[in-house]
Formats: sequence, C-alpha cells, structure tokens
Amino acid sequence: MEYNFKEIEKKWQAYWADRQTFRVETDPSKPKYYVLDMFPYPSGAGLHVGHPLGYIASDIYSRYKRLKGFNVLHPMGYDAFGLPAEQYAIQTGQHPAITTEQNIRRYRQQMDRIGFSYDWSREVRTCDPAYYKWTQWAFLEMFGHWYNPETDKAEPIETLIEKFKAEGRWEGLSEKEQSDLLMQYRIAYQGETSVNWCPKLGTVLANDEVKEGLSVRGGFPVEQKKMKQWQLRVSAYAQRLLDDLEELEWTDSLKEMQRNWIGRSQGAEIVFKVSNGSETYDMTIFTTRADTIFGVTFMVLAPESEWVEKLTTPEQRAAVEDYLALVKKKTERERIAETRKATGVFSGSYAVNPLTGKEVPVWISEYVLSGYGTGAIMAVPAHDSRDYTFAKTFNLPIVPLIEGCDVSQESFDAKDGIMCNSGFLNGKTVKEAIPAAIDYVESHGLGHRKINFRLRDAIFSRQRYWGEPFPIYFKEGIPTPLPVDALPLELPEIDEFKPTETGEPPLGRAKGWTVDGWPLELITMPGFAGSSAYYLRYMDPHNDQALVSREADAYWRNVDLYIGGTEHATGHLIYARFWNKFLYDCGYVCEMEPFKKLINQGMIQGRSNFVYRIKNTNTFVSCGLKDQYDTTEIHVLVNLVHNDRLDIEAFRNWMPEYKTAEFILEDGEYICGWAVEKMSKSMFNVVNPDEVCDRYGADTLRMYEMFLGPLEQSKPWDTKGIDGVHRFLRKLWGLHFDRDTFCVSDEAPTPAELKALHKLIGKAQADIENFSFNTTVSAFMIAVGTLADLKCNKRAILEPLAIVLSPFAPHIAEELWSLMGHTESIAYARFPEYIEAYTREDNVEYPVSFNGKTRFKLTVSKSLSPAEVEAIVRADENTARYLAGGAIRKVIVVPGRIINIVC
RNA sequence: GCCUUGGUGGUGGAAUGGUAGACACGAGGGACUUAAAAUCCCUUGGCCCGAAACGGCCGUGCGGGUUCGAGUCCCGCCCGAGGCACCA
Repeated sequence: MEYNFKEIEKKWQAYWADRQTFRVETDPSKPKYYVLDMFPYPSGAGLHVGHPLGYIASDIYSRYKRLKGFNVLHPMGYDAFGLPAEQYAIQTGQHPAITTEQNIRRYRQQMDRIGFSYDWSREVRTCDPAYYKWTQWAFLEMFGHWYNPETDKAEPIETLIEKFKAEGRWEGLSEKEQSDLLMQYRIAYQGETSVNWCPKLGTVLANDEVKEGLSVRGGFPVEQKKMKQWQLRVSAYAQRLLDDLEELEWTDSLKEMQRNWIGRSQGAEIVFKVSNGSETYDMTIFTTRADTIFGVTFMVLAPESEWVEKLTTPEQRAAVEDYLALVKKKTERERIAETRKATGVFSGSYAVNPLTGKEVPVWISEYVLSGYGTGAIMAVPAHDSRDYTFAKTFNLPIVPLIEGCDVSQESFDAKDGIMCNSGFLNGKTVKEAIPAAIDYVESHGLGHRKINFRLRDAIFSRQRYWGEPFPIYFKEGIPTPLPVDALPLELPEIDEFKPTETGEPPLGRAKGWTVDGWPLELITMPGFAGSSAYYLRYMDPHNDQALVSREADAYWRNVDLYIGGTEHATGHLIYARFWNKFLYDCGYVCEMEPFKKLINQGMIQGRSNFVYRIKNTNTFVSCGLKDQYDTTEIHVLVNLVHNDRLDIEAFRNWMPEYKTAEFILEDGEYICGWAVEKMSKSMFNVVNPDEVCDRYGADTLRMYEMFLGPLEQSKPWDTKGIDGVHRFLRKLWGLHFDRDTFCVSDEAPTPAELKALHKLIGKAQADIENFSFNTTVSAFMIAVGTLADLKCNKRAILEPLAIVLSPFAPHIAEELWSLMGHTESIAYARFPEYIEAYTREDNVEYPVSFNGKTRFKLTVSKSLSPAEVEAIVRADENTARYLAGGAIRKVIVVPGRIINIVC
C-alpha cells in the first residue's frame, strides 16, 4: 500500500488538536521539563524553511522527553509588537493589529502543517492587553525599586527614602526635587543620555539594534543625540550577569559574547590635578594600566565631557568650538569609517602627573568616549596603540617604559616585559608593576581600585505607536505611576501612525490620552519589553492576578532547553536575564537564571539557481557551456529547478518574457548554476515549508531538516537529498505491508533483528541527548535498511521502532502505531524497557597499561571474572597491535580498576 | 586589531586518541519493464602492481611535536565564518 502522507498527516494533526494531546498541567507527581523556542515576530512574508529548523529540533526533544516520562511544557506564541507592522501601517493606513492578526494566522497554519507538539492553550501574544498588562506591571515594579549596592539586590524604593531621611537628605525637598533624586536610583528611570537616534525611523534604538552605524531594521543611518529617555538600570546587574554565566549550559562562544558585551575591566581611578591657568581642579581618570603612569605624556577628554568647558582656555576656545561642531556633525557611521584617523584639539590646559609632578597637556578627542570610565584618560602612547596614533599625529612625546621595546613604528601593547623609566617600578615585570602602582596610588591618597563595565543601561523608549504604552503620567511635570489596578493601560486608537506635526510620537494624536487631566507618557516600550518575561507567562498564561502564580513558578521553575538564533546574544538574552534577576530579587520567581541550556540553531541560507541568457537574445545556455558565450546570469525561481535541472516548460510559463525562450542543452538537459545566498524573495530562492509538505509530507520535512547537518551549523537549503529521506520513510512504511495488506507478525524476533533494533535504540538515545539529530536520522536509515534486508515484519521489532521514531516523524509513527492495534497516541507510549535497554550501566571501562603506563581503555561487561577479562585482553586487537610481535609475560587485572600488562 | 568558531571525497556530512570517509545525495554500471516512473543490486577518495585473487603506497588546510597509534592532543602558520570594534 502506498505511503499516503497527506492523509496520514491531516488525520493525526486533527487527532492531536481534538484530543488536546499536548496540553499540560502542573503535575507534581511527574518530573517537569520545559522546552522553549524563541517566539517569532510574525512577519508578512510567512515562514520559510529556515524558520522551523529550531522548532523541529525542540519538538523532537520535547517528544523524546515525553516518551521518557517527563511532564513537558512546550509552548509557542508571538512577539507581535514591532516596527515592520507599524511601517506598513504608516504606508497603507492599515492598523498594525489587523496585519499582525493576519500574519499570526498564517504562521499558525504553517506551523500546524509541520506537526508540532505545542500546547496551544498557552499561546501568548505580546500585543494582547492581557499579556502586556504584565509587561507594564514589571515596569512599574522596576520604577518602584532601586538597586542597593550593599545588599547587592533590588529593594523597594521606600528603603531608599528611609535611608535619605536618616541621612537628613529628604525633608525639606520639594516634591519635584524628591522625584528627581529618586529618579537617579530607580531601576526603571528617566535620564538624559546620549542615545542612538535614527531619524529615518523617528525613534531611538538600543545598542544591539545598531550594527555598524546602521539600524538593524531597515539599515538606516543612526546618529548620537542627547535625549531624556526611559532606561533600565541593567548596569547594576553587570557583575551578577557575568558571574552567573558560569552555571549555564550555553556554548562558549555565546558566553564569551556576553562577557565581552558586559566588558568587565579591573583597574584604578587616579586623580590628576588639572589647571587652566586660573583655576585648579582634581580630575579623575580610569586606567587598567596604572603601571604605565610614568609614561603619561598627555591627557585626553571626550568631546562631550563636562571637563571640556572647564579646561578650555580663552586662547583655545575658538579651535575647541570648531572641533566640537565638527564632531557633532558626524554620523555614527562616519565616525566608524574614520576610526584609523586621529582627530583632536588642544584645550590649553595642563595636568600634573601625580607621581612624577610633570606637566602634560590636556587634549580633546573623539577617540575617548564620554560614556565609559570618567570620560577622560591619561595617555601613554608608548603602550597603547590609540594613544600612539594620536601622539604621532599631533607630535606628542612617546616615552617607552619596558626594557628593550621598540616604539619607533608602533606601540608596545603587550602586558609583559620588565619596567624601566618608571621610578620605583623599575625592574618589576608588568604583572608585578600593575598592583604595585595601584598600591602606591592608594596609599598616597591619589586614587583607588575600580572595576568598570562596558554594559550600559538599556534605553527603554521608542517614539512609536505599536508597542506597550507606559503606565506613567506627568503630574505637574513629575513622572507618576498609574496604580496597578489601572493596568492594562491599553493602546489608544489613533487615525494615523506617523509622528505629529510638532514632532511628538504618534500617541500625541490620541484623544483623551490623559489621567485626571494630566498627560500620559507618549512614547512606548521597545521590542524587548514583551519578550523579556514571556517564558514565565507560559507557565501560567491565563492568570489575571499575577504574571505567574507561585505554584506554577515553583513547579516549572525555568527553561530547561531554549532554542533560538544567535542574533539575540547581546539583546534579548541579556535583557531577559536582567529582567528575571530583578523579579528574583523581588521574590516573584524562584530561579536566578531563566534559561539553563541554550542551543543556537544555525541559519538556513538560500541556495539560488541561475540561468544564463546569451546577451541580446532570448536563448539560454546550460551552465556547463556558458563559457562559450557572452551571457548574463539571471536568478531563476528555485521551484522551477530540481537537482539543478531546469523544468523548461515551467520556466517558459514563469514570466511572459520567457514564453519564447530557446535553450542550448547539455546531454539533453538544462543545468542551472547555483550559489549560496541569504534566503530572500528577490533572489527567488525562498522555499516555503508548505511546498515541501505538499510534495513530501511533514515527516520528510522534519527528518530532512535534521539530516541536513549539525543543528548549530549554518547551511544552505538544498533539496538534493530530500528524496533519500522520503525513500527511507516509504521503506519503513513498506516493512508493515505485504503488497496492499497490513501485515505485522507476532513471531519472536531473530537475534539479527534484535541487534538492529538495539543498535538503533542505543545510538538514537545517545545522539538525541547530544542534539546530534543528523546522525540519529542516519541511524534510522541503517536500522530500517537492515530490517528490510531481513524482511522483518515482527511486532516486537516494529513497535519499539515506531516509538523511537515518533519524535522525528510523529505522523507516520502514530499511523503505524494505530495500525498495530493501539488506541492511545504514541506520544505517551511508555516503553522505557526498550528505550533504556541498552543504556544500562552494566559495562566497566578498564584503563589498560603496559609496564605501568596507561595506553588505552577497554570496555567489558561488569559480570566477567578477572580470568575472563584476561582472556579478552590477550585476544584484544589493540593489545596485539601495541605489542606487535612482542610477548605478554603477565596480565594483572584489578577487578573494576585497571589492567596492567607486563611485557 | 581583539574574541569565538571551523577547515575531511564531486556534494551535505560521519568518526569517546584505535580500520578515515558512516549515512545520504550525485555519478557510473546492471536487473525488472514495450517504454517511462517506481523498485532492487553492484561500483564510487587518489595512485600503483596484477589475468584474477591477495595486495601496496598516498591521503582529513600547511609545518613541526607528543604517542605503539593523531582528523582528534600540543606549538607555530595559512584560509573561511560569526561577534566586538576607539571601552583606556
């Protein structure tokens, strides 16, 4: 009988939906396992075959864990607020809620066809008021807390007020002054800061939303602008975000990315006396290289530094102002492009080196950043390449401090060597000199040890419409939170989605956007607001009393396995960790980290196909012959091509201009060229999973996506090879049939059949645990190939086979399972005796040593006697190879410990 | 520049320090067919000896090293991918 995947898949998808097979509840009698996908932004283009890669992997693991008896939480939802829907709304007037709803419906249909085991009763959408109520709630909590460095956690703002009262800093302040004071401490606060402003999008962007001076969404130029913005005090959590990375089962590269982003550096703050000729100040700088202080030949201020005003002398004022104007005009992109060139201006002032007493000039340059350290540095051109370039450009002295180093061509940045020209540090290695210098500075009251982080507070504002409104209004200009019972504060209707004529955000158009006559905040929250705690909401999605109930949180705790793209490494994955830690401090959640294990699935790239048109003709030449002609390479829709062979008729019908196309073939076929590119509409290489499901079925799609290569690796979508997977499923199907009749025998299996099965179970189990799904698929192919050769149709083999296969190809597994007479879904089949049969710990590994030196390891059954082990050793291939004709004098076997061979 | 990865046939990719190339695709040959599709079988890293059989040599980016044994471990290069980029 034919393997009719279409009918089978439709049938079982309906069955799962009707019976709510994958619905879960908290169940303390069973161990929990939480598998989460990064929820998608539902874009208008729908899913392409790259999107489900991670979803398939997580689904396989979820189904596998269910078979192992876990209570698996496997939810899905939509990150539904965002720029594209809003840009579309601006262009067409279509309300973003409507396009979003349409896109979600499409996504759902596409996902349903692939047969995922999501518990859809737990679906969340970030744009749903019942959901964003809790986003707003979390914001209010952050507004109502401050970070106490003494207890190293967030505390209610009231404890800070108490502290101020005790210190006498509270009474007598006006309401506005009190608000301003507290604002400097709140976790969610409003503050003036330099932000990434994207004029084209009309909004500010977070650091992770800007790449190379361009917006990630849209690729528009971004500039730096000082603005008052809502921010989250992520920097307060820098050390904890760094420390807690240790515990996580994330890849090293991802952890490293986060470490770099957090950017901890240990050094010292040192005070320099600076004078503009009339006044003298104490100026603090930060350095990690206190040891190089004897080589300081100038100081540099960031252009935005407050010191610039104080230290610019009248003679230099004109030059400085020119320079500041120049810097201000540059876009971020221009600054990056000109990184190599040093620019700057002399302030006119001088600083005194606190150790040598020498005077050095104070310069101003954009290579010093105002947002890091103190916005001022001591420059040591001999040992810092940036200072070096600057010194060379402006002819400033360069004093080498390490014996034998040559600084005539470039600086010597390495942290090794012996110090010289450095007073009391002379003769010390750099590693000794750094702490020695800081000790000196500290003991002479010139400064102190200091740790700095690169991690900045997150800008929590977007001047847009399609996002969560802030539950904040301005009473006499004072930011005032709405009471919690007023939540959710729903997004108001407006008639146009553009900024107002006066340049206010779109919410400025909303009528009656006030509380008691006071204006509500006009900006909305950024994209990451809604995605920072969604994993918690899935635990208890319909609770209207709390983000998550204590019971649900205590049971589900945190995500055991999180699968998603690496592009969220420094955005979502930092924010969510911060958000979770904050809620942890407040006692709302019981785990300090949200995502225990994280896997980054690779991207699936497009595989584009080309045809070659001979110039000025409508004749196309096959790839192998194209060099004989002058041709133009043209992208061709990949659906018209199978295994790089062009379907000529389909091509002619593709576009009117090709109707009359002529072809020069090779071996009677038209062979297309190909290239790996990003999957995109314009390159005609987008493959829709629906098409694959139509042609091969969801089970083939699922297995093929896994078979393509290691999960974490990026790879092109290449349909070459999908036939092999499909053939495997048909072969499997065929095992159960004798011509058109279902035919499974109850005979006892032969040893050969059992061996094939058990090999598969052992391999599949080990591979699934390692997320090596591509080799698992191979193991299935081998097993089914062997069973087909043996013409095996025994129930005792085929039933466990179906169970092991069911995470990968659930539809066919369910069908066969039911044909074999079962009435319950295979998803909850419990055959631990099969699945665990070959993983029992009844083997022991002996290190084998020759004359006392360990050479290799030998695995044998635990039950063997020493004599039997010895016999195995003597016959062992490895032993023979090592001895290569030599003789064994004695074999010593210490049961369970070691085997020593004396030669 | 710094950090993190990776480099294996025609292709995607397998190999707890132990027979490199599993599995699949593609290619070639064959069987069954009037034919096609489908299915099945054989060959398939390179080179060499040979009638055949049995064989031999070289092969995991390059150069060294550790080891009885290295794709795997160590050192130094080369190349690709991703991330960060004036973070003092």
